[in-house]
Amino acid sequence: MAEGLRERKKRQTRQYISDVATGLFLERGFEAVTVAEIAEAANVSVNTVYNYFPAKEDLFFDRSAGVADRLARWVRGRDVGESAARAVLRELRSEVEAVSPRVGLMAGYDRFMRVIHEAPALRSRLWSLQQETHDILEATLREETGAAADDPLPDLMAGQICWVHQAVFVTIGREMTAGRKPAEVSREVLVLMDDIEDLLSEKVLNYAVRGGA
Amino acid sequence: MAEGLRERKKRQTRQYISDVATGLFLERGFEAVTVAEIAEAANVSVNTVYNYFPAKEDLFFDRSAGVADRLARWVRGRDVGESAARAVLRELRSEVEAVSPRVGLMAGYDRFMRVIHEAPALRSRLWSLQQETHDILEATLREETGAAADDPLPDLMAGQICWVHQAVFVTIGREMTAGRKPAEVSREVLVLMDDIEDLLSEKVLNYAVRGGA
DNA sequence: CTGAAAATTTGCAATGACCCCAAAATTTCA
DNA sequence: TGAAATTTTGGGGTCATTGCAAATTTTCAG
Repeated sequence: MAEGLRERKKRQTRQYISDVATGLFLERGFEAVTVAEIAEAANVSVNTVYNYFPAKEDLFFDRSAGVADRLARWVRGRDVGESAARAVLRELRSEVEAVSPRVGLMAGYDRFMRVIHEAPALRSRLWSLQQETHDILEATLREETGAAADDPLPDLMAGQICWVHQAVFVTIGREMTAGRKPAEVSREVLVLMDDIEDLLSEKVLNYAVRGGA
Repeated sequence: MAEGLRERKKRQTRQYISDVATGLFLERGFEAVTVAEIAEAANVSVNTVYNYFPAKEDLFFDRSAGVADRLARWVRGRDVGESAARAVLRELRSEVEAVSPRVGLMAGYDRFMRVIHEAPALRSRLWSLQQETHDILEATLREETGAAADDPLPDLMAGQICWVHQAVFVTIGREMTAGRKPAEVSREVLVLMDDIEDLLSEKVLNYAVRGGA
């Protein structure tokens, strides 16, 4: 009994509510499903739903936890002699080349995107995630480079790197929504990434190079 | 009677409601003011408010109409031999140097920013505006360069240019909120803009150069 | 100037997200 | 096993937003 029954039950309940909700959303759209319906379908009271999730949108993005610090993790894990931007490009290419569901290259992702596209509340939540990604990345760059608190570069660099990430994701989302096959989109996005890298200046591509071991 | 009494009255009513609302928001914050209060303060029914404004946020951003196509206008108006990005940098520098209220360099802008900062609904509306700015700019770049519909460059270039714009605005917002004087912020942002230009690649800086007359 | 047509404003009633509180059910642990 | 801690629930609001039909105002032809 490394963990009480209570903890386990809570996790289960939370997961179940989120799953039920996501299912309903994918089926009928975000706005068409009320929280009351979700609660009923999950055999739980509305108040319990709000007990676990601060807002309706959180029911949809529950799975996406940990996405916000992905860029920062990639940067922290960059190779010796590799810059922040190049690490992100490398990891991103690797995911895209592998046709990874982590970057949306999977059957059914179009439905996911469509639900988001049709619900302003979800789109705005995505922007929040982008913002969070930026802030975490900026903080990471500050730590990694030891930049002064008033140095504007980490902010700017985080902006450029997030832009790369965003451009890739938006394209994947658009193409998948257009009904393309994951493998097709993968190939196309790899080409796009070359264009993107071409648009980055040397300053960006060489920022925060990890010193030799 | 180039215009009926009815039209004039409608415009006045709309303006009055928006003014009253903005005043209340600046005084007490966006969420603390209810639409019912606004309606009452404007001697109008709640339904009339919704008759003019689709949502509460629109009451706050009513003045900001026409901001979304500013970048596109600057690009369209670029000089012969000047690229899109350079035109935006030039216009932006000019506004900042002039300590123009159009870019938030004015006393009282901090209060405006604070209201936005504290209301998620307003922040999300700002992101919408950014998105709109991007889309308009992308369309403009497509027209101006005659790029093919499947050419990804206008999208990417619009992204880079919007990033410049956004970086400048975020900085102005942050510094003004921190209580700095407009003139001070102006000087600081001009320095920042040099950093920003330094981070742009030649490809970006030379995209969509206007051909000779 | 006048009365009906057109447009606007308003009142009323709902819906749905979300919050607060106190009672009821469940789990923990001495 | 029973009191303490924690969760769940029910009931009762607030507020944004919408739909609808009645009431009011404005326009305009005659």
